[in-house]
Amino acid sequence: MDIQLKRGLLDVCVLAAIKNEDSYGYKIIKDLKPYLELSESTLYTILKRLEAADMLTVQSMEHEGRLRKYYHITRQGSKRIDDFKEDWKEILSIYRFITREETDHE
Amino acid sequence: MDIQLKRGLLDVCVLAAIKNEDSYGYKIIKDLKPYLELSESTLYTILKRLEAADMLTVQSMEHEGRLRKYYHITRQGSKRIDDFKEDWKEILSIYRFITREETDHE
DNA sequence: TGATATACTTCGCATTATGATGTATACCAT
DNA sequence: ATGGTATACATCATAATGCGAAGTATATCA
Repeated sequence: MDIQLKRGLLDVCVLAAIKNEDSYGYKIIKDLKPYLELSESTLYTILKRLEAADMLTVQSMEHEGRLRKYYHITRQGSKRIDDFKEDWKEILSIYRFITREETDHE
Repeated sequence: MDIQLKRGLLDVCVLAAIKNEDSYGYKIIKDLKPYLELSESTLYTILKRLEAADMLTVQSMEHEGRLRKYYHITRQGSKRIDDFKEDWKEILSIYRFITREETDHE
């Protein structure tokens, strides 16, 4: 998939991967894999950004000797998903424009 | 609309605005306005980029004392649109993931 | 004379995805 | 014991890109 296209989906995908159940980095990558691939450096950057934007809160836990940082979605994080759903209407309109077959100028 | 989301659509929108009929910068901005807003600095940057990538060819013309640069889409430009249509399938799958209502873990 | 529309250009800044690299533990096969 | 793989997170440098700001220039109309 085109990188630029991915950009607009990444943040919302990560939020969506967390919205139903708190999750942590490594698991998010695996959960998203069937839909879109993202590297660890990309994800951890996104998690930091979303946390700084108050869309996620973090809680560090120890699990079998290893650190796990569980992320929880906030109201603002949920709003971000809702905003995307609003944007989706515009995207559909743009998609129709891109795929239209122009025959009306004859 | 979210800027990052826009990024993935801009190039293809510009190509789509040209595909049926050669066009020039100022007109492209107006034609795209109902679907998505883009500034002049953004568009001219895109046109340069698409030209460098051999997706467009240019022909300068004079029209009522002013310069106009008409852009024509190439085969590679058309292919870029086709690639987007392929990506669209993935986008739909991602959209479904984002908007899914999880009730299966009960 | 000045505002508005047309038309293209260049510069600098901020945002962001990603590869490379690093740290650390657990588990399993050789 | 040694090495490979999975788990888990962090940081840095780089490249791509949208866009505001500012500039150049002509045509039209009040």
